[in-house]
Amino acid sequence: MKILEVLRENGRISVAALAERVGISRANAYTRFEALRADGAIKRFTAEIDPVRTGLGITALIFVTVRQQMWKQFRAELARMPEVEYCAITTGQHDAMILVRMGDVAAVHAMVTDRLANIPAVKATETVFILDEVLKRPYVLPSDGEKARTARRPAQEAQGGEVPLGMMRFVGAAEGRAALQKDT
Amino acid sequence: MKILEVLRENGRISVAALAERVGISRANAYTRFEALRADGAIKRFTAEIDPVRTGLGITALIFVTVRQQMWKQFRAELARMPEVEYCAITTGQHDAMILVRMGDVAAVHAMVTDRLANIPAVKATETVFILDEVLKRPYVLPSDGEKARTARRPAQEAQGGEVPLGMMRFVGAAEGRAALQKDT
DNA sequence: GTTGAAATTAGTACGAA
DNA sequence: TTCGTACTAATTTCAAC
Repeated sequence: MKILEVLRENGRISVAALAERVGISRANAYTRFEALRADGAIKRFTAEIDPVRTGLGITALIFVTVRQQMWKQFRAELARMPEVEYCAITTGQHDAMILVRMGDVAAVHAMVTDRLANIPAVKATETVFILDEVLKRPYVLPSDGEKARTARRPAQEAQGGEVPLGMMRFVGAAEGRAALQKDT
Repeated sequence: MKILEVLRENGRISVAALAERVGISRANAYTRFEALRADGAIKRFTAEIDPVRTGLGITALIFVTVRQQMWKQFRAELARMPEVEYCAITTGQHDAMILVRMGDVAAVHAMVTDRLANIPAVKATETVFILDEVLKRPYVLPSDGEKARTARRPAQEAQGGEVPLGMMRFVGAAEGRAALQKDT
C-alpha cells in the first residue's frame, strides 16, 4: 500500500528511490513492483496532461438514457469516440454519464446533436457543463479513508443522529436495468 | 503532441525510448520533455491503480446542492475528505458532483449522511451508484477529436439535420450561480 | 528479504549543422 | 531548434548470503 501511495504521486520515480521512500531494499522493491503490475493492482502509468493547455478548455457531462436491450450497440459506439474521457453506467434517473473535453461549446453541441443523438441506442441526453474541477486525485486508496471509516458509526446510530432527515435521497436504478449486462 | 500521446499511455517510458517513438533525437527529447513539464502541459505522472484490488469496490456519484455564498466552506470541507476522487462544479440542477470510492454501500451511506450532510454549506444531495466504468482515458488530446471535428457541421446546418428535435436538452445554470467564484 | 558488484542505461554538456 | 557525441551519474540485473 505504501508503494502505491508513492507511485500515484510520482509515477516516474525510480525503483531505487521508491525502495528508500518505503523503507525496503532495492531488490525487494523490484519484486513487489513487478508483483503489483502482474497482479493488475497497478494498471498502467500515465502522464496527467492539462487539457486547457492542449486546447480543450470546455468540459461537459452528458447524461444519457439508453434504450433497453441496446447496451451493446451503445458501448460499441462509445469506443469510436476518442474525445470521451470517461463513461460510467449509473443507477438513477439516467443510465450513463459521459465526460467529454472539447475546444468550444459549439463542439459539445455538435457532439450531442450529431454524434450521440444519431445512435439509435440513445433515447435521450442531458448535458451540463463543468465550471471548475475542484479536485482530481489519481486514485483513492483505502488508507485515505481510514480516519473517516474509523469515525463511522453504525447505520442505526447514524439514522438517529443530528442529520436533517429528508434532506438527501438515494436514487434507485431505473426499471429494466436487468439489461445492464455487458453482453446485452 | 506526439510526446504527450506516448506519455499518457506509458508514463514510465525512458526519454531515450520516447525519442525513438516520436522520431527525434535523444537530446531534443530531453529538451521538449522538460519544456512540457515546465510549461505545465504535463502536470504530473501517476500510477493508475485498480480500486477494486485495493478494497474499494463501490463507486458512487454524489450530486450536491450548495447553499449560495457558502462555496468557500464547501471547498474547505472537501479538502478534508481523502476518499473523494473527483469533484467538479457544474451547471444544471445540482451545483457539484463528487465521485467517491468506498469499501461497501454502508460506507457511502455514512459518507453522505454523517459527513456531507453535516456541512452547513450542503443544502441537499442525490446519490447514484456506478455500476460499471465503461471507459476511462488518462486524458483526451485534441488529436483524438480530429475526425469528429473535421466532420462537424456548422450549428445552423446541424439544427436542420436528421436529429429528432426535443430529444435532448441542455440544462442551464441554476439561479444565483454568480456566487461560484472561488473566494465566496 | 538483504547486500554488493557488474552490465546496462539514463541524464548532462558541449559544439556543429 | 535540432542533432550527434562524449562524459558522468544512476539504475537495473544478477549473484551470493
